[in-house]
Amino acid sequence: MVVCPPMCHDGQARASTPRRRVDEQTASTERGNGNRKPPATIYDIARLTGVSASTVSRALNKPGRINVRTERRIRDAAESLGYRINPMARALPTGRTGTLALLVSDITNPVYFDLVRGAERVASATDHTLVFAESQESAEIELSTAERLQPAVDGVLLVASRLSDEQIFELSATKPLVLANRRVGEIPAVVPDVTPGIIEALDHLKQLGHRSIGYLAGPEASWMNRARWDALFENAVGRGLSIVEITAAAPTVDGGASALRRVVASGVTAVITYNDLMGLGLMRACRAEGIGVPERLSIIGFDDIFGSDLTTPALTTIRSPLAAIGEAAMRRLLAEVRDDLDADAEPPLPTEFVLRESTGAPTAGSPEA
Amino acid sequence: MVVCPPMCHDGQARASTPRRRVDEQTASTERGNGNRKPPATIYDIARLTGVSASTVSRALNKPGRINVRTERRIRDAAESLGYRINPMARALPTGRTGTLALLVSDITNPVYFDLVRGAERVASATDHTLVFAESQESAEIELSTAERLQPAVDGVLLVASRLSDEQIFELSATKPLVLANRRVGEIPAVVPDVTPGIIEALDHLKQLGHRSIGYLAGPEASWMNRARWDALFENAVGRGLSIVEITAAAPTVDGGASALRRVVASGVTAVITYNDLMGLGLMRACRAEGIGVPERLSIIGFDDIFGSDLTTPALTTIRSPLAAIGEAAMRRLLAEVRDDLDADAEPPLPTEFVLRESTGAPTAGSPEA
DNA sequence: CTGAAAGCGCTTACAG
DNA sequence: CTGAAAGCGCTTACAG
Repeated sequence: MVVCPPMCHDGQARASTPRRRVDEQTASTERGNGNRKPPATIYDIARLTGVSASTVSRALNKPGRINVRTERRIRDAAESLGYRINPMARALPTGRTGTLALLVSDITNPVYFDLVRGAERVASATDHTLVFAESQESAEIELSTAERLQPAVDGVLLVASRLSDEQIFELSATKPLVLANRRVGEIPAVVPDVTPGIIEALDHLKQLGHRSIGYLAGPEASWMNRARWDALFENAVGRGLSIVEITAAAPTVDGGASALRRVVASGVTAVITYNDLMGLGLMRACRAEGIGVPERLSIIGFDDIFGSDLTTPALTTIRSPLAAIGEAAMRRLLAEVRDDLDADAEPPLPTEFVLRESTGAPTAGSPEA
Repeated sequence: MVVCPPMCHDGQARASTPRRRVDEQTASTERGNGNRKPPATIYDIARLTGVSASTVSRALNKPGRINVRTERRIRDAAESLGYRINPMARALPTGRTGTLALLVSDITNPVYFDLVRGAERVASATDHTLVFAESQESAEIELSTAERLQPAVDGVLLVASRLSDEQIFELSATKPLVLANRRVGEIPAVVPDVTPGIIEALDHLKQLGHRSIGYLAGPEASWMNRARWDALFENAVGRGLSIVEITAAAPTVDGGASALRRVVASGVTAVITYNDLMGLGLMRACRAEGIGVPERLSIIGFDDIFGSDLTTPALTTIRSPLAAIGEAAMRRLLAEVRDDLDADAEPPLPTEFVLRESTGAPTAGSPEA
């Protein structure tokens, strides 16, 4: 075991730090971290430039508030030392961590890709770090994860939260919190307007001659599922279309596939699915069963995820502005964090009907014909 | 403007903190954060239980090292105060942040989904927080992001890094760093073994009667692209198959689609693509051009991403054990962070051939026939 | 414009 | 088993 002599790292004692990190000796005898030089601090810069740490701090944080030449020297010294501020040390006195959390129910659900990317974009554009976790569709995991993350971040963004209203209220009492794809009381939320896309989809189906439509439902606990069903119901009835809600085991490809029998039994000629995953699954099951799409069954998905235009037939769908939702939600969260009372009102986020190949005129009979 | 009277938050002065946070008065007059109660600290627990903060710290961190009844009382008090440790405050004396960074080139690339999920799983299983960012296929962004993140994390995992070997060495001199899907010198890395899947694919094609195979290449800067080509080259030649590398504009669906003309011109009867995205794009272009898959062109993708089994025909592919790579890489990173010299050797991560519908016997002529 | 000092919320060697 | 004290690397009100 190599023992490090007392002064091997730092011959000059620091101005006001007579004792160095307690475990330094042992740490330096180990491999990985031991070989790495400890990062420079503002005290190193102070020593190098002959000013106080306070001045270094000011020079680096409030440009223009100190002597321009001193600032120059300090910046040069910082540069030459490869100085990077220690975010934890800054967070302590300021209470600001510079990081934001994003919680989704399922990382591998393609719906979130663009949303996450949108959020990440505005986070890094504003020099924030994004912390990222998934709840695996479990409210319990969602809650414990949010609680675990909260102390380390300035605010959290909950996407399609499965928590109860009360749990969400409690979380938002601790730190700034924003919701995406869900609405709870007055808590800041960013949700798309599902109606435009739904109206277009309904008009399209009606025009093709469909009279009886099914909605393959999403999770009970999903606010968005409710919102979609409500908009569908309301607008179908007004158009003289009959609409029926069909339950599915899960909002996944397999969940959609396994719902085919119930869809067929319902006698509808067209079905709108809670999301594209289910629509894709339904299509796959139709193919396996020899049910032609769209000849015998028209299918419309929701979201327009990656892959929905790659199938045969390509999936007709109602697109959600996912990236825009992610961006808007993140901006909203930043406004909350900054206590920015009059954040710019965000523009509405309408859904949009995307016509592809999985819809067509109904044949005379129902799908089992 | 509502001004908060001096003692409105905290009537009892703290044992050893005569002065409270400097900006408290102003902060408390604002909205958002102003309404939130400041989180409890170990001093609150100490006061409540009549012990010192040191004892509270020990009780919470080294169970069993203090009086069992005292520990109980402290835990109860912590619970009743809703205490959560402040990770920034802990990080300062210990130098451990409890967070790990994950950098990918493109968040929306489905290849990373399972890898990211695997990494997230082991991070949260070991009570670590995952910080997440994308470099948008730019080495410059990758570098600045890594540098920005480093001070805030205990280690970073670079997935399919586009940096130069030197840049990677430099980064790893600062903090623990692990590579996934790339190898650079002795830097800890987790890469799959591409050979088994490639051999199976080649044998399959040979058996079908193909003699001339194309490889639709990925990005120049991609280590994995090189690895795949090398394994392909080596094993094709040994089997008496001719193989040719065909360049593509980008490793995306569109990049694959726009390469069709070059593929056709090459005269190969089967093509293996750098990734599934390109395979999917190529298939889409074939459909648009009326080129039958697999009758006139066999296509094999790489990775087995979401959606590759949803197309018609379903894409035959070489699967990478993405989730396992993410998990292994994260475990490796944790071992680095802990200076764990003898981390368990991870098992090999072989690729695997997945036969679906996009491969078949070649017709007499080449695809343009 | 600049410095000395106190404090952010923890941890831990040291000394009972 | 427990406490007093010092320190982690910053920020900022206060006083020149």
